[in-house]
Amino acid sequence: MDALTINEAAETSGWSPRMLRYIEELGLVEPPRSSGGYRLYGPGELQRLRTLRQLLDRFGLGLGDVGFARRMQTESDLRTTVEGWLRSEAARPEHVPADDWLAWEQDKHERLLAEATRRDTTLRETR
Amino acid sequence: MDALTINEAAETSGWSPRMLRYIEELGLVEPPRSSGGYRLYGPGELQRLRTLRQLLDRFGLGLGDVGFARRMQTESDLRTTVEGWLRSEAARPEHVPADDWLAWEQDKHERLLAEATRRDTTLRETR
DNA sequence: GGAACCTTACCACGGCTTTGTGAAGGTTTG
DNA sequence: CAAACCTTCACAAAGCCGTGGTAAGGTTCC
Repeated sequence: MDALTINEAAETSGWSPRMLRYIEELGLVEPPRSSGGYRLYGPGELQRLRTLRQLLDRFGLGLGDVGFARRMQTESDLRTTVEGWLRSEAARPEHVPADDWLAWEQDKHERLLAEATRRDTTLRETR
Repeated sequence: MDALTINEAAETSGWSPRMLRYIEELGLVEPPRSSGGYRLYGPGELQRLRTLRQLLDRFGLGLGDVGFARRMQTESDLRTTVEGWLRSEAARPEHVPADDWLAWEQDKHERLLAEATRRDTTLRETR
């Protein structure tokens, strides 16, 4: 039993118990549960909680921002569409009819997705 | 003069003048200015405004979300740190000492930044 | 020059997010 | 088995976000 229950985890991580539950609700840190339903925070979860706090402080983010970043990683159509929109900031295509643009981006996304799926395998970043 | 002033742009884009200023404040659509300081919305800006609305509606986002996505594209240290944190969600490195992880990510960032700076001669002074 | 437009800078409000607290009840463990 | 912990749920306060309005003043253009 080297796992901490929620109040212990709260003390060593700097978050309140309430916030630990909220963070779980956002899908940011989801500890496993005991057979009776208790949250069990292991070293990995505790570390993620501490670095999460540093991340937020250092860049002035909110939990919602990290949640959104997570959506961007998860929902590839979201990511490609948002990135497409941002890219149009610098070089915008005058020749694409206004109401077609989003549809066009989506088509592009589907092409990309089909391609990615076909070649499958991990798209993990190299580092 | 094929550029619209803010009220005209508001009418054809569906945003209120107030929101157009707000959107500019978030760095999402920044029209050029006339010599007297009037915002001038060209076809490109108008298109971006319309697609922005579609983007928000389709994925249920807020303007703040898109602003954050933009920061992620702009600030490479933000991006790498957030992505690093998210990556630790699935496979967390038990072997990395807790307090070293963020520092490690930051070091990585500084290496990247140094590289970028070295090859970009026109950056303003850092302080 | 004057009408009609634009600028920035505030204050304000309704709604959603964040966070706390308490109630009612189940789990762990000495 | 009892003390101390945990669970979920709900209510509530504080704060932020999106949005409107208005005031004081500058720009455009007929």
